[in-house]
Amino acid sequence: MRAMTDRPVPPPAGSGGAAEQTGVGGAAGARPTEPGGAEPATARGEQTRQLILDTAMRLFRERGYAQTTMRAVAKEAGVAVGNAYYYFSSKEHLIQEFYAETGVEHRARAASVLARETALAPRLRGVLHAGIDTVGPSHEFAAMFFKTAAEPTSPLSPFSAESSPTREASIALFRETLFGSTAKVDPELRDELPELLWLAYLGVVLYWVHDRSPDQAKTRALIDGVVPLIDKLIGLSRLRVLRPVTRDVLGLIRTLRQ
Amino acid sequence: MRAMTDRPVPPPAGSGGAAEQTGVGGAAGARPTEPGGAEPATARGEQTRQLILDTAMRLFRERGYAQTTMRAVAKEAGVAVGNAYYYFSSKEHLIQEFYAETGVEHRARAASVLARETALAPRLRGVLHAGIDTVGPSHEFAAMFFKTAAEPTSPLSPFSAESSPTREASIALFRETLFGSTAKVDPELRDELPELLWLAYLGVVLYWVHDRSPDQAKTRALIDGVVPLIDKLIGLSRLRVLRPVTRDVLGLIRTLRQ
DNA sequence: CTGCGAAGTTGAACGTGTTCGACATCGCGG
DNA sequence: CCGCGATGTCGAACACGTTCAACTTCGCAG
Repeated sequence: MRAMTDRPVPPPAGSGGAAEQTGVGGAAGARPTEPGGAEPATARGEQTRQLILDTAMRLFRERGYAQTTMRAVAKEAGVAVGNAYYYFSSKEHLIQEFYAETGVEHRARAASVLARETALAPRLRGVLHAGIDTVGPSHEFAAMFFKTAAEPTSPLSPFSAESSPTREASIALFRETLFGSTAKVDPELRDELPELLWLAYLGVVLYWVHDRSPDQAKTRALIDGVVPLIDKLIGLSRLRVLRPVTRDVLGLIRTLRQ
Repeated sequence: MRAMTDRPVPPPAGSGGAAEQTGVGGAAGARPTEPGGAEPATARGEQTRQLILDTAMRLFRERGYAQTTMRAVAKEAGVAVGNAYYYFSSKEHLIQEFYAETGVEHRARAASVLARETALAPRLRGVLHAGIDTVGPSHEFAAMFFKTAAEPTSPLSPFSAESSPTREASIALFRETLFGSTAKVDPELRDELPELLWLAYLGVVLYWVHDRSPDQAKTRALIDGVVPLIDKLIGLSRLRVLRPVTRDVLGLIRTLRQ
């Protein structure tokens, strides 16, 4: 772990030799289509990519994100540092996979609740709890994830184009939560609501990240307390007296969406 | 900017010599009370600290946060890198000062509105707009500020103990906004509301950070759209029918506060 | 079989934030 | 006026994320 920057010789002229390498030639400047973070084109590539990803995930969980070095990931996976960057353009991009995996597991956990319940409130409550159940084990290291997520320019931001597939899948889950329920929703609200519910879910996760209570009990309390409110609010939105307000809110939301 | 890591000699045995240094002795292990980021004890110290801070702020605004090197700050200020770390324990801590300065200016800008208006809605609206006015010129570099602010463990988090003075001052501003108004508020809500308004302000800033519209027009729209809603909601909270709901919400909030 | 280009792999080098042990300066009691 | 401890200052050294040009491996067209 020492003497990594101590090197009297300016350019060592050749490359080192670790794994068996005996050939000679080859074209020099050949770069893959996407510079960094490319999908592998061969079976071997896919294997290496998965190996690096699994190793990284394991170390992240074992030591935490900040304590896990790219060098450690590479060493543990038995590859060179540069190789990791061939498949993942940055350390943060390794987390993107975690993000996606989390989404898949969230939907799997939510499925049983959605099959069982028909009323909106218990469905929503179940889906939100399923979300916390899913990310639960990764509480400490998820903080890092949300830190970069808060940065607007980051590709990891939940609002970024790069996160679009994961985001859309998550919104679709809330769409099913709503549309599969017996709840009667104002037609004007109907199309916007899934995204709003997803936004509320983001809020819950944001709270969860800051939640230091044992077993994240407070986040559970937040869900249990907020779901009835949302449920009531959705019901109220159909009242004739509140129509103007509903319309105002919807107009504002449409303006704000970027 | 090159050859910073090229150094054949392992340990140069002595320190370098830049500014006039001619003496000899002195105790070796003397460390200040707080390891990194200590308040200066002498006038000279205060001067150096301010110099470093001003230089850093200038460079942050000129080149942006990420593009501003600690080495650049030190060089521009005419001091050594280590000297900067004597007064500020990290690069991020330099932003803490920006945070505090922003709070002071926010209150100054808000004062005129608070002196003029008596109804809650225009007061709140004015204070929120004043906040965006204050932070407006730093839009790009404020993103970085909010990125670290989202991390729960960061001392820069608005919820952290280290941010307590700035946070309390900000909450006090919203207390004045509310209590100085003619609005009649549910007594139970009265004590909690300033903090809730501050929370709403955080939400506005969070939106602002992501707001890429020219002159942050959408954030302005958000404020103008949300203030009447908050105003109405506060008024409604006094209705007898809604008392149970109000009480539920307050109970939830008290539970969630950490 | 041969060679050639694409895909995959390597590790030294770079730039950056941060640490640390040595040194400098200053005020003050003796 | 001397020395001594607290405060301030220095910059090389360190660890880490990231880049890059060289090199290897592999599949396949000829």
